[in-house]
Amino acid sequence: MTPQVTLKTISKFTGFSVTQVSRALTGYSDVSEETREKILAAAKELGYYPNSTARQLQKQRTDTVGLILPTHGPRFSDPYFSELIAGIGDELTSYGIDLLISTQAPNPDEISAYRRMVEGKRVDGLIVVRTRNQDERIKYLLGTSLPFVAFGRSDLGVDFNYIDEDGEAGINQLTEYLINLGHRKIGFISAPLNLMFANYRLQGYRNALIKNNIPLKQEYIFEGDLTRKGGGKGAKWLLGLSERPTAIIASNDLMALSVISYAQEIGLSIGKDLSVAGFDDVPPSDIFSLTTLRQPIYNIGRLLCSMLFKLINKEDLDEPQILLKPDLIIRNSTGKPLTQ
Amino acid sequence: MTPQVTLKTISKFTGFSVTQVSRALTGYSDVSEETREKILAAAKELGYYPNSTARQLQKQRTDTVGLILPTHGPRFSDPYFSELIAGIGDELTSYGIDLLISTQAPNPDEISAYRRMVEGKRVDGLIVVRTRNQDERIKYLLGTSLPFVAFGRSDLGVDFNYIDEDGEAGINQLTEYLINLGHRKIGFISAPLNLMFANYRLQGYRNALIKNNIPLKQEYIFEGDLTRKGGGKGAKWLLGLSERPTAIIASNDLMALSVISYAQEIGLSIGKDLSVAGFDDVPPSDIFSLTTLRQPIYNIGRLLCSMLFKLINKEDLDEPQILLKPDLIIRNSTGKPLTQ
DNA sequence: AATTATATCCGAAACGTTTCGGATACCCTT
DNA sequence: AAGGGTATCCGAAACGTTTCGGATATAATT
Repeated sequence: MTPQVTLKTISKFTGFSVTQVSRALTGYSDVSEETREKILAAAKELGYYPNSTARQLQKQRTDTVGLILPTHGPRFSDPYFSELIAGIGDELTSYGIDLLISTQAPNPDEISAYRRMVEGKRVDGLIVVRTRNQDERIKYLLGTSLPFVAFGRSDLGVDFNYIDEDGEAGINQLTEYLINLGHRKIGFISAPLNLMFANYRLQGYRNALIKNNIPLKQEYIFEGDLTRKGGGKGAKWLLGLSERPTAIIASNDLMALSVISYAQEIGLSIGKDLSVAGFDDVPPSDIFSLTTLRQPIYNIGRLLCSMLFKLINKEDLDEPQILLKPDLIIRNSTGKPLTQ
Repeated sequence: MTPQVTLKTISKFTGFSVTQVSRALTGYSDVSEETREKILAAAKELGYYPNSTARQLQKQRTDTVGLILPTHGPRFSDPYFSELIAGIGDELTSYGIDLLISTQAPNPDEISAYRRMVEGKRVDGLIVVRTRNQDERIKYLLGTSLPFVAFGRSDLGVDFNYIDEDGEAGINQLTEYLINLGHRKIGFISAPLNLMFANYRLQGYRNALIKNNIPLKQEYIFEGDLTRKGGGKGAKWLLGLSERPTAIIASNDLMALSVISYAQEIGLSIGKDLSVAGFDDVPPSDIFSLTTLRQPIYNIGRLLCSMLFKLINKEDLDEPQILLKPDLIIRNSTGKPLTQ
């Protein structure tokens, strides 16, 4: 390690006190133009860089925001997170704030990962993603005074700051669209129901059926796991029923793509024999011509950060809770059912 | 903010000195069983959590590793990075180390993002991804004493620690496979040639052709940008040539998928009229039955961290440079060319 | 009984920064 | 010439932790 150049180094070099050096470098008032220049020159010559740890300790502020990614083993390749991180990162960069990421499976240890960040004072704020029913993380954070924002709502009966997409309205619209095409037998592959968004989406499906007087069939609802494999299982189940659905809605694109894959395997023509729709509009979905609901994940990332930044600076939010309506993108994977 | 519980708080509470409290909590020898228990109990009761900033300052170690993602605006949804981050995160978590992420477009400001992390002493080590020709970041890091590992080689004529996939061997094998199927007119959609891996992959393509006495045609090589759009442009170019290729290799799956999409649009049957292959084997590629080269990105992430962790602890690496051979996954997007 | 070893403790300095509360010197009033 | 204002500076404390070098008391040794 090259010995670190500190304020003291510059102080000795220029003859001014550490105080004066600090002030000159941070642009404080109490320093004459002449000495400021001398000090700036010395700093440049010596290659001074402020030690951020020391600064953090003194200012009691880390200029860092935390994000704990809920991963489940090796396969966590939801393109979703790439885009979210890009959005978050870009926005934070514009504020000069860094992002501290930790991965953690949603198990009993999870909260201690949060505690480490929060109570160890590693971050000024936190972003919570993929909210769950009775979300422990949010309960915990509400008990601390650390600013946080969530991507997703929860059912705690307490107010907190979040952004969410209106999955219920989205799926509702999608389901109605399918019904209007003439579908009556519509299967639904859900996300794990402990995730909040899974419930909203399922609710949107239910409401649309009820409103159109189509009886709900429990066997038409399959709880998947958002992965490719889960989608495959759901497809197998639904397409193996004696009263096979003419349309399948999946809670995310990844699963929808699996449905397409499996359906093709067993010789069904997509958009004719079977309509398939998803949720997310991840990059490859357009190639499949998948009908889906688009949510602007990159922008949600940015928005989350701008909210959090305000909270950290104790500013008021004009919109403490934001609900975004996803866009229905109609492509060729859905069509009228064959007359039977 | 609830007032922070510090060592001093516990010190006052128990009557022992701050020194003793610190030692008791970090499991030092110089403290009797009795007082250790008292102190531990007090710490628990008061809800003590060590302030990591203060600890970092004292220990001159941050237990943090940095990663600067080269993003280019909103569309950066390479699933590639999700998986890499998951691998990195999971491995680091097992060491109790955090990941500090910053996004930064590859522009002249890029180096200052690195300087901030390095010279501000924010991290103990750094991971460099997507290495480039004459990579400025690596040049810079070599001049500092900070441990780092790279995902990818560079052409600096200097040794540094990296992991890379052997793109040359991979593409070589793929090209030979196409040649053996009978293809003679093979187009290549490259990645931007300032990226190191783009050159290796291109070289693999060239070598295979030369070895098999197939003349290189400059017009068969198109420099894409790894995005969906770039792939589409490449497809348009190659399939618009008077001597249209019978096979197209793309430098990544995203572009390959675009080729498939465009080819289908103009009525070509994939795997028959046109063979298409990619690189990466990202999640949706199997659905397209895309022939591709698979690299274990998640594991590369883990491996990078285990190397870096050793470097940080000043251990020797048994393998300072690792070259992984990608697996050729043959699917239905490639086949014999039609007899002409 | 004097000496040495051991166990347990603590004060103070250090990490590098910011900032509060003065101090000094100078100039301008009156 | 005495007073007050202003510009410029600095010492010292603080942020919360770790750790070096001793201090004290007790036990073991001769």
